Amino acid sequence: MDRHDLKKAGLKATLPRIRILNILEQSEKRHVSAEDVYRALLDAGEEVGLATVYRVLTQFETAGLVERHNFEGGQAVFELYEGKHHDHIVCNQCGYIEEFVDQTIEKHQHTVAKKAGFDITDHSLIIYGDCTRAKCPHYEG
Amino acid sequence: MDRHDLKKAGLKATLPRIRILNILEQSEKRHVSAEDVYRALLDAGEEVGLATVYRVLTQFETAGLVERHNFEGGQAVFELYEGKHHDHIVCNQCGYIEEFVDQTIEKHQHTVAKKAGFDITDHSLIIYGDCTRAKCPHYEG
DNA sequence: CAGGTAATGCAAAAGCTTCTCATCATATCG
DNA sequence: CGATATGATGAGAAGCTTTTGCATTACCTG
Repeated sequence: MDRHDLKKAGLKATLPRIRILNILEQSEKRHVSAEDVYRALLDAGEEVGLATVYRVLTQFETAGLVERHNFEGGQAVFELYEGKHHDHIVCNQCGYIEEFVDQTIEKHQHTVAKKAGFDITDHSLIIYGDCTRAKCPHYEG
Repeated sequence: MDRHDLKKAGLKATLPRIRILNILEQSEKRHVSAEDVYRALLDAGEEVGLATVYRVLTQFETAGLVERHNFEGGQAVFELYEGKHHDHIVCNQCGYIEEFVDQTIEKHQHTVAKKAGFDITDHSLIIYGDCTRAKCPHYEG
């Protein structure tokens, strides 16, 4: 992703936008909050205002470059959108996030919506649980 | 629900708690925000602080009397818990909410969690769409 | 009904996000 | 390639929802 992709998305290729795009691509965590992005920029010695981070992430969302998710905890997180829809399973203990797709669930959501008389536009499915990774602070493997 | 149910839930039967319980039961809308509850109390001429409404709703949630949902829009909504789990389908246009349960979806969530190595504790499934009720401001029946 | 403990109300604060507005960078056109 | 108009940025203030601190008040027990 570079200034080209920004223009294709209808956005001027400004320095802050390019930097934020880079952060999103290079981040170790795939799902980051606006604050995470802001800190990463500071750590990289790049001066970008927090307000700009929020603005740009919202523009990216509108342009379809990123997705915003509202997991529990009040803070929105963003991830690069790479063309393939997926849902999330989140660890209550360590915040670890895994992505998944289940075709049966997807199909049944459409059935449910139709039955209820809704034209489905979107959905949000988040499973919460305790992961069993050795890294997890709660895991007593 | 009355003072008895509060005590069973381990909560002192105070006036504010009883009043809030009443609001939740008598509300036309099943899903209400803290602000909604606060306004309803004021409209009923009952003086309860907003902070108390937030505190009590959180206690009710902990006690299992209500469920909290974070739909889009940033404001949490609460509904009385009546023993039966369900998910929600929300109209983008008018905010109308319908409840549903789909056993296949429920089952597959557990499968997904197991495959990912998670002990599932909870989940949040919200379908967004446009409803086709005559009341809906967007509906062009 | 008196006393201890817990709940309330108010106001202040906290956390996240958006807005305002003066300044600055970008794309365009000459 | 440089001037210009347009749109983006930064800093701080403001907005909204929710939480907290603390003095006062209400509830339950005996």
